[in-house]
Amino acid sequence: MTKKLRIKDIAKLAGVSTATVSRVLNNYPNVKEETRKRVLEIIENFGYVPNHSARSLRAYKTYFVGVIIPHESEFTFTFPYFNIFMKNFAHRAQERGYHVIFTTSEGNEIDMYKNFIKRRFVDGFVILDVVDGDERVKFLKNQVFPFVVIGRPSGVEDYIFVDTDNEQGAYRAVKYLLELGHRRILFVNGPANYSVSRQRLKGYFRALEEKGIPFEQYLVMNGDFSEESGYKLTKKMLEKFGKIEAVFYASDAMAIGGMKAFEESGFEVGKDVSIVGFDDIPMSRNVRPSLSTVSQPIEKVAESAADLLVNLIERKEVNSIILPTELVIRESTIRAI
Amino acid sequence: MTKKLRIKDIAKLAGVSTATVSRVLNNYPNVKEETRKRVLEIIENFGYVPNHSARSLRAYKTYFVGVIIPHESEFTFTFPYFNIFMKNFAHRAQERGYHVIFTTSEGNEIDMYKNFIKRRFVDGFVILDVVDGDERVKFLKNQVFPFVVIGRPSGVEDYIFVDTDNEQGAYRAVKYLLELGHRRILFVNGPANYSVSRQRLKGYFRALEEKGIPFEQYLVMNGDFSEESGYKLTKKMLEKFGKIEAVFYASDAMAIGGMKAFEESGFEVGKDVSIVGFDDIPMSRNVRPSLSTVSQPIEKVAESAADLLVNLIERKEVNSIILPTELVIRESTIRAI
DNA sequence: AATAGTTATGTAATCGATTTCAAAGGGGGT
DNA sequence: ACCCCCTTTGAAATCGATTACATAACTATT
Repeated sequence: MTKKLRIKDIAKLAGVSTATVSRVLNNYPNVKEETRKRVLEIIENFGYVPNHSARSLRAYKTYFVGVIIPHESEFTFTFPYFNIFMKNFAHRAQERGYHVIFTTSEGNEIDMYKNFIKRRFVDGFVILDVVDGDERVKFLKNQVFPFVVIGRPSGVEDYIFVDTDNEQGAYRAVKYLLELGHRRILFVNGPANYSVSRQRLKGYFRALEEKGIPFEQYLVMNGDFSEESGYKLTKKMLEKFGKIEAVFYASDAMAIGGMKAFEESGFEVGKDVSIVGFDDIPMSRNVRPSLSTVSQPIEKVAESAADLLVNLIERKEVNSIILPTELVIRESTIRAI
Repeated sequence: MTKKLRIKDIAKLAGVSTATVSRVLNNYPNVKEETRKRVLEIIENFGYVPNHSARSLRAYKTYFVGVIIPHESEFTFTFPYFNIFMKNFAHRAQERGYHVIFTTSEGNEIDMYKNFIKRRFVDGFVILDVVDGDERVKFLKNQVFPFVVIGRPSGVEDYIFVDTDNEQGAYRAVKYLLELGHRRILFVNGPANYSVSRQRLKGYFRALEEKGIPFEQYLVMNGDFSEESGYKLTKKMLEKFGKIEAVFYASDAMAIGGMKAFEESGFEVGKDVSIVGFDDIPMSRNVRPSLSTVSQPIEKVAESAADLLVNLIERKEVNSIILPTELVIRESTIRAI
């Protein structure tokens, strides 16, 4: 039914040159209103849309942006909102005329980025799951290729990012535990080289400081955001300390792992011990007791990232964004006795 | 540092024509071994990769495949393995030389597909979250455009799909409940117009029939796979029946919603009542009691889908695939008293 | 040695848009 | 009527690959 139409065909039908049709397609101002109307009508009637490859080739623009994640990464767990992020990011990008190329990389990630750039697959990238001194950030910075970082790694400078206020989130969580009357608050943080870990540690520190409670290094440990690591570290702490008042976990997954450990040792979470997580994953509402946690506005993060990236590509003004987090109080926390 | 290289540059460096370089790039057999080697070496040394748009334009192939999901769809919940699917699908596709364009659609989905085809964005599609008589399937069938369906809708014919054995899965779950000694088994199915719902109903029916238990329409109801619908329908059933022996839910999410309802009404799941879910989402391991459920090999589904789609695009032989499910027994089921 | 048949390579056309450059058309000022 | 300037338009070059077609080089056959 639909024979493929070329710009030439539209030009002929409208009685103009291909140049004029192109000008109409790209909203150039220097086309007579009457001509524009006529061309648009033909385009509409015949349902013409320009061939994407031809356009990219000539205009040096692909209207694609890339999301590359390492295939091995247990991303799914360390960033459980991944699908919500993708959905909202893709949606906003699409509203702005861009589509998302999603892929996984194996082995040398940087090669993948190089390849994408050389082939001219995309006009820009989003970088997720970022660590301090991230190689990808350094590389793209060096290539002067547009990209937006989700998170705020140190060890690299001058990049555009979208982040949630991790410090503030941790601060609130710990402050809340202190207000409940707990004094010795353990902190199961994420990997030490993650920027989020550093930020959350800062928040933990600030809350303690504010209450005049001395910071003790041995109360802080590093997991990998996974449930298993939460379980293991909690087990270890229980062996070491015997009794525990309160724990702040840097992810809900770790907190849930911790709950299991407490349960196994005969402690009742939300009664004998208070725990707070981070992320507000759907599961946190469904565990028993339900988990008090720090909630992040993922949809907003995703949309902002798309907006910033497109602006960057189109050389508009851009400023990094830090979005607020929110403390959600559920059943896993209780006033100290 | 890296000046953009064109095929012309490589040709000049290797002392051959662009045609020969192209032949080497595309693994044509009719190139002298010696020449091939020389060209490959130059390509390697200079890190040349062909421009993607130029190649697509001329060769009429994009090496992209599309995944389009409705933005409104609570996909995340009805198909909780979405991220695992995406990861594995993208990975396998990439191994076969293809990349994934991911986007969401709003309003008229078919328009999105039309647009993608006309613009020549992609060489093929994966269709997820499919219903009986699915319009997308009909449309793509009609356009003779390559696509693979995840699931097995009726009301359309002759398409390539990857599916899990839903009937078998439901059959096993219900058979297991019967073996535990339960007689009146309620079934909270998915939406009636979903193909999976039909298949699972068949399995439910077959298990009852085998044991000579008459099928009762009023024991079957339709939710929408979401936790909330599981909760609501369970509440309703409790009002209607007072006491319930066993429930088979067509999704873990609904089962978890159901658990809440039982809990609220003072029934202990895994003691007073047996329930089985479907999907084996991560959460099913973490609820208390942990959920007995039917597990699906999502990674395999994703990989197979990628393989089939690429084969289809490359006009190799393809056959639809049905992958087996597995019953996972946990704590939410107990022998009838 | 002549002829036919392969194999290997090059020349030039082509894919379908955008963009450069030149020129036509139209209006206003003198 | 003439000149200038601005708006509008078209012809042709261009982006960087693939490919149809032509031809050169080499082998094998008689």
